Amino acid sequence: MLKNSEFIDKLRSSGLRPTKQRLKICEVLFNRDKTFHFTINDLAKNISEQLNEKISLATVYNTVHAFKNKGYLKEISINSDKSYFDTNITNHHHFFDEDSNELIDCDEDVIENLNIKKNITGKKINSVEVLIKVASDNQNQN
Amino acid sequence: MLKNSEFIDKLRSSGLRPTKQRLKICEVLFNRDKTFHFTINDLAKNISEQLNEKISLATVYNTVHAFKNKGYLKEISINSDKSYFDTNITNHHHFFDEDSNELIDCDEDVIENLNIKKNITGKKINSVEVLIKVASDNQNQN
DNA sequence: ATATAAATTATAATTATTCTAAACTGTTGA
DNA sequence: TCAACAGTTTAGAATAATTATAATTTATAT
Repeated sequence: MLKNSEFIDKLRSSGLRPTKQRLKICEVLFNRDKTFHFTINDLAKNISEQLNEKISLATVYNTVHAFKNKGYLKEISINSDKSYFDTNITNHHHFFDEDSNELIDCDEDVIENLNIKKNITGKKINSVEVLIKVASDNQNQN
Repeated sequence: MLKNSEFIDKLRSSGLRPTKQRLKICEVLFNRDKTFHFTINDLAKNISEQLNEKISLATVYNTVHAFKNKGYLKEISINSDKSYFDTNITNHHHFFDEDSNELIDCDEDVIENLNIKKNITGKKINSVEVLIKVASDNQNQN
């Protein structure tokens, strides 16, 4: 459980003003035991459940993007109509449950020896993401 | 270079009527030497360049989804405002060039021994996709 | 040929996201 | 302390991809 002053320091140190909206969003995102996988909509709902004044949707978008750019959030590649974010910024991979549209972290021992042996000339690798799509065993796939 | 009659057979055999729109789309998608990575917009533009009568955008969407459901196309996971599709339906992975928003197939020898050792209980694995995001070496990442 | 189901179409509707411009707030330094 | 300025928030409009609708057209089986 992080203190408010810790969030203030963190934001200031990365050049973001610690506004009350951002502090609230920090609290919702980072005061958790487990990784939080969310869409903007999940986050907005989560905030409004915990708060009587509302935070504008535009601010939620702005803040999530600011946090992503500062490296406090990761965006996860899923071909979907929405973007997914992850509070776990360590190098790790995901299952995506197509039944529930839910992301699940892969434990380290799920993927063995992932090793990229070549790269495109003149480019640097920014990220390597593995996405394992799963669905209920008895589901009709048509 | 596949013949029209081959596309007709293929469509019929999967329960899709071989309409002239679908045949034209088959031609654009599958009469190629190399894998085609595309967005709906890419495809629509490609069609309209080759055709004097137009195919409705709704039909392009319908057809791409039908082909995907029949397994003639793969959808690639990228967090982007658009969906990307691939005519290469074999098991393979991708680079995504963030400078140009372009997908590039990974050769088989790029990723070594990708091995999924565990799965979510009660689910079956539908796909495993690796996406390697790259960008120009000297690019500012903020 | 004709009936029927499937497909196409233009257009409207929906949804996620970004933009805009005005109001507000945090911070700096006189 | 407080004025000024840049950074932030905000509601709502704008944009863009995609899906839905409902009428028309087409493929095919009889």
